[in-house]
Amino acid sequence: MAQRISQSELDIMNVLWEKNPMAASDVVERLDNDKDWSSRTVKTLLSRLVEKGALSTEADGRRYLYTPLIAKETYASHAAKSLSERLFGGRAAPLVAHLAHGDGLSDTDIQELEALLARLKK
Amino acid sequence: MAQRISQSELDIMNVLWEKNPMAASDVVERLDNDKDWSSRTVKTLLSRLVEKGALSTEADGRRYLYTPLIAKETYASHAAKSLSERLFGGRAAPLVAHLAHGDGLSDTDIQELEALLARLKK
DNA sequence: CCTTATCGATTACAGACGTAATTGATAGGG
DNA sequence: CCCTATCAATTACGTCTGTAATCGATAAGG
Repeated sequence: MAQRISQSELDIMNVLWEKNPMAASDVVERLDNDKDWSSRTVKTLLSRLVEKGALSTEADGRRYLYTPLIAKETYASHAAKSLSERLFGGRAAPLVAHLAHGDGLSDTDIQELEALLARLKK
Repeated sequence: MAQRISQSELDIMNVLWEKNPMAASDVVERLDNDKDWSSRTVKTLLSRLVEKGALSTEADGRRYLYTPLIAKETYASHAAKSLSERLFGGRAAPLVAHLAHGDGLSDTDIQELEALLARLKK
């Protein structure tokens, strides 16, 4: 389960994680600024995500409303862990170090991280 | 440049990041425990990486020696940043939080991170 | 009612990817 | 010198991905 979600598919998931359920046309509209995709393309991506079990559909008249079946948190955990495993044998620190390299970390991030670490130490 | 490196290709890169230059047969041998790939497959992946400009070759008799052209650090930074961008608008803290979730962070990691943060704050 | 805009379903198609086999050259062992 | 093991190069082929177009049903507007 929790199949592989491709790059473009992830863009769709991000829209639906922000707000759901949504109809295909709403997703198209939401992406219109960022992506230069035809509505057909968005429909295709939605269908593939349904096939993969990443989205559920609910009929609403003659259209569908889409809702994520995978939480963003679940996906993020999985992706972050998989990346750190593939690159650093699962250790997280080097990954964060690389985020830091090149403005990856804002002051806010640093503060959030300190808070996070404080919590983890308890 | 710094083309997209696929999952399987990344396994090859990891071997060469550990030690280089190496001949194809050495890479095959190094992977033999972990991966159930035929030597043909490894050769193909090496060729594709050369095509993509991720590896350089150097003739050694009738075989080639392969060396990474992209540093692991560069790749890791890029990958980590891209992930955090795609998921959290570039903020790093949520990513680390997700690594923490589910034993992603060892005590050692936490200490390393604290040291890192201390350095960043200066 | 008939036309049109729209929906989901089906089909398309090139390039990337995973996983290899075949081919032609050649070095090294007998 | 010739056979065999090995190398790089070339070719293969099914699946996934990005990016759509076409088709058939239908709701909504006139």
